[in-house]
Amino acid sequence: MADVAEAILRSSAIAAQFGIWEERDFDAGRCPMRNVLDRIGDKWTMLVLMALAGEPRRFGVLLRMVPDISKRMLTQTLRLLERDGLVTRHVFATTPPSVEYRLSPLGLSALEPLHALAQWADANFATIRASRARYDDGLARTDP
Amino acid sequence: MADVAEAILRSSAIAAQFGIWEERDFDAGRCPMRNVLDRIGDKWTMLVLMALAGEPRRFGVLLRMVPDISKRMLTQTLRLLERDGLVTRHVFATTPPSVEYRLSPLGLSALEPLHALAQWADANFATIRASRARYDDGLARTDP
DNA sequence: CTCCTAAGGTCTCAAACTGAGACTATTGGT
DNA sequence: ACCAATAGTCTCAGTTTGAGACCTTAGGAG
Repeated sequence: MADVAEAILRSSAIAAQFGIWEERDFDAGRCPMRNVLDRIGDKWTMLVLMALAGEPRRFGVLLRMVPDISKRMLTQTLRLLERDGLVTRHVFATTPPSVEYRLSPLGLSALEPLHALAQWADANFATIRASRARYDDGLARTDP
Repeated sequence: MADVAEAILRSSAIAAQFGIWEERDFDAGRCPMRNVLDRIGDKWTMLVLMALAGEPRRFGVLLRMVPDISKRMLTQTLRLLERDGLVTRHVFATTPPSVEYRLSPLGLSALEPLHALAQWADANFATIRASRARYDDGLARTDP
């Protein structure tokens, strides 16, 4: 299929980009990969961004939407997203005050690559599960 | 710009997908998001996949390429990628034996969304850094 | 002989991070 | 006087990670 050829082309594009990053030296403050991917590629950030995709959400709603996240980590994730300018925070003076989080234009722009990743995950989940099962079987067999 | 309109469309697409995932219940074994994104979205996996983009690499080369990764985490990351079928491992009977890792077709197919993400990171790094600086200033000012 | 080196790991221990859940503040309702 | 609701914060225990010592195997140097 043409897919493979395309993948190889992409592959060299990525390799080239990696090379550029390498040259710029990987100093933690200067490398986009370490700064940006480390942040959005952590355990909860993608999930939170996706939970905010449809509409603004309140803290408590996010807490219920994102599976197994703790208050502590939700707070921290939202603070970092706010700091990076992907999310804005709005307090409403109700009692008790409620707080709404929404994606900024920058956050919105992050959805495109995230969506691509999510689709890939969805499309390949079955294959990956099968591979895991095969691998685990193989390991089990070499053991006794 | 049309970008915003597109982003909003994407936004609802993602929201819809999130909804589907929610319905399928978030049981850890069944949800593609938690299974796939949690894995490739961890601290090192993306970096390792990108390091493998251009050509197969040996363990030691990867260790030098991926900044600050430890042997321990490189081994673990590669094992998990192998288990998931994104990477294959080839041992050469030299002395001492050398080991080469290469992307499988599945791993190759993951490069596309990863590349999109990397480009996003690269394109928005400056903006994000500026936002961080602004945020940190603001916090510093409210403090004393 | 004996020692040194190479590659690709594993193992141990300390340090860093995370999760569970108790606790806080504010105010309207009963 | 007391309870409920929201959005956190705080503490402590448990988990994960990082740094670096150690292991294996065979060829080459001395």
